[in-house]
Amino acid sequence: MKRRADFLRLAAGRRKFVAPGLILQALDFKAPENAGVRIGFTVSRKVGIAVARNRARRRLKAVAGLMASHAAPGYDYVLIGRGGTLTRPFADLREDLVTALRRLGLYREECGDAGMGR
RNA sequence: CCAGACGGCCGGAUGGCCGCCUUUCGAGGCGUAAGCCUCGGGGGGAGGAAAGUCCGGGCUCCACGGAAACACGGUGCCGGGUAACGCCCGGCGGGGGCGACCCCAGGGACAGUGCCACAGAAAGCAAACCGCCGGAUAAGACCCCGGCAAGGGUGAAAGGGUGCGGUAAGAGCGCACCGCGUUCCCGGCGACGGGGACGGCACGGCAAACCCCACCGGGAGCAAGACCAAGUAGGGGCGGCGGGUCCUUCGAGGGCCAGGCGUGUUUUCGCGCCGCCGUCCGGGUAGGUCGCGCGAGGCGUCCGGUAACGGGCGUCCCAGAUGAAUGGCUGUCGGCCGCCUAAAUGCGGUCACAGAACCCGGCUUACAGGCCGUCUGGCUCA
Repeated sequence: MKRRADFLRLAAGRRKFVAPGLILQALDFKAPENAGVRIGFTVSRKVGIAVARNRARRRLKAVAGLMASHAAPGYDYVLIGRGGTLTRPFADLREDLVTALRRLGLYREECGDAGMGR
């Protein structure tokens, strides 16, 4: 997801979960015929200097790439980096994402070839 | 071997699994085409500071009669380098260090105006607080008259400094050296240096106070700027230009024709739309493409130059993202620190500063650890 307008729409949706390593926002983009998911990433300056922000975003992207097939299709997702994104062990970071999906009721067992956007 | 000075360089290495951006080739699919999509192979993919955004340029747009003047800002010893610079190199002057070497300032104070706090008697024209000396007096007297500026004290700075002579005490009063000023000669492209003669001190400091002089500078920046798409209300102001005719309140306000554009296969014909350009205001837009990387380019080598740097030849093509690729996880090795220890081994911890955003040349600032070279002082051995 690359448009600022999309990010603002998700932020207004108020459906989110805060985990130690990340924050997940989700929103049904109301297009059932398009059965993919779209993912966006946000890392603010609170996390640190540019090098730290880049690393946080890349870890989030890696985690999202592993878990995208478990996300309910037809939704937009935004992963927000926090301070813990840098220091949390990778396995824990992945569990954070699973937990966040479950708590938002959007976790699915492997649902095959769900298209994955960015 | 110890201590130190200067210059240059590196800034983890190597595998595994899974990915990203870009480019190129091949195959397949879609498409009239431009091209797009999928799969596979190959190439490339963060820094020495990419940082701060402090200077200098390229490039783009705007303004402009070549230009000059004024204002404002900047620079300021000399010579050289460079596209240019406030940068770099080599020198000059002052200071520090035994030394290698380091640090500092740099046009003008007889063009003018101004300032010099506190302290001190006195802060720019000379003057005399404590004093010193002589006279007078009975007196080596605190008063009076006269001479002096060496000593003391204040200060960032007190009208040359040191020494000798001289004197009642003193004083460039005289002399020597140093400083200063004028002048001449010599060396140097020059900043400047060396030497001689004369003068006898007259000419204090601050220009990061105003100022004067010389030189440089038009403004804004890649969200520059160009194009496409979408969309708003083909809105309004001003200026210039614009074929005929009619109406007219004499205003390009309106009608018709001509003309232009689009369209129906083409002509006839029909339908629809329309003054043109510039500029400003208002309103709308943050989607895409270009700009966008062959360059004051990298590497090697030779030549010229003390050097900065310049030239010749050969060779290479070497990031191009745009909610923004250049990575995620992990194995082995390595560096550093600590612990048991004499050491090895082992165990634990840790691995700097920091992420391109139009591009170059500099400056400044941050930085774990390490490498190389040249030189200085000291100790020891031969």
